Amino acid sequence: MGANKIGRQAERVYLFVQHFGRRLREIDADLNLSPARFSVLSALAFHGRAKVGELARFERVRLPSMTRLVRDMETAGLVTRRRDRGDRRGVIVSLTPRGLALLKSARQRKIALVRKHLVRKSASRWRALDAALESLEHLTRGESAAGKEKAKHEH
Amino acid sequence: MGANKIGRQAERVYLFVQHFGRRLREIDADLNLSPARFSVLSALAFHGRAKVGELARFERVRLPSMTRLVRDMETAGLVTRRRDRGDRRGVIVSLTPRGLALLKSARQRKIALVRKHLVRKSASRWRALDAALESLEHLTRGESAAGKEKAKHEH
DNA sequence: TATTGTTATACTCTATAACTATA
DNA sequence: TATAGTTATAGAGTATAACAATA
Repeated sequence: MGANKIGRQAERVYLFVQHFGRRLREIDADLNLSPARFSVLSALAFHGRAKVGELARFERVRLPSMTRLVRDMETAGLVTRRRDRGDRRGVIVSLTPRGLALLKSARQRKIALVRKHLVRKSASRWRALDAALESLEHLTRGESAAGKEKAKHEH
Repeated sequence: MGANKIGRQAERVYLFVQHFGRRLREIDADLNLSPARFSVLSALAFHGRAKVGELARFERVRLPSMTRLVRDMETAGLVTRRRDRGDRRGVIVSLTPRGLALLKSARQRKIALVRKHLVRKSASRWRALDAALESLEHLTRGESAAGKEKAKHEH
């Protein structure tokens, strides 16, 4: 396999992700869901309730940033906060039904968008996509760019 | 093909894009390149020089937002601005060598990241990825979520 | 003392409204 | 008048520094 050919394929992959990622964020925006809030909702859906500090680590932002984000999301009715009884320094954040519903609605719209394009595909295209996803999904599992451990929980 | 099976595959696609998109933005962040600035640099590399209003339309932000973004990018040495001689109301924005170099450096890091994962793939995996990209790239060409025409120029 | 979270303050990117200059 | 852009101002999300409460 020529080195150039691999480079071109690599470029196609990242450009696709960049372009389609934009479309996905537009879906969130249509639901009045900012990237930051979407990400916190996803983290809570994946991990269950979490403390403010845990969310800050998952999302790789500083504690004061997460304090504010979570406070505003509480005001918007997307999450609740309560003191941790075990360690009373901690504050435990949970999804509200409304937060969960919003997240599900974003998820459904995204699935619908992709699905619309998949239904017409031939069986061979289908198998190819399956094999390709198998390969590509490894890209999301290695370490992150800066050696941090960015959450992989955006469900 | 079962409807459920299509739905699961659709979910894999959008989750991959969401997760890997995050990794790609971390690369930009490491280069001290915000998503907004990255996107303007990409637009300029793709379209050549552009007026402030054109950039605002490409990027789907309001004129005052683009005025400020471009002004700050000029301060940072990434772009230049000059009066349009033909229509003296207009302001033409161009990439500086430094802006172009920054964009190229982001591009190279992204290609390198994907490439690292592709070099070890078998020939059959390779063909599958090729076919899958062919299908998936159509996802970035349809209409945008809100029926606007978001730029597809992030090269 | 160390940890968890908040408050105070500032910077970036976004918006709307009001303004200037040019067509 | 209409268009291109800017300035003024405000809100969201990020950061650092200083503080409070608990372990």
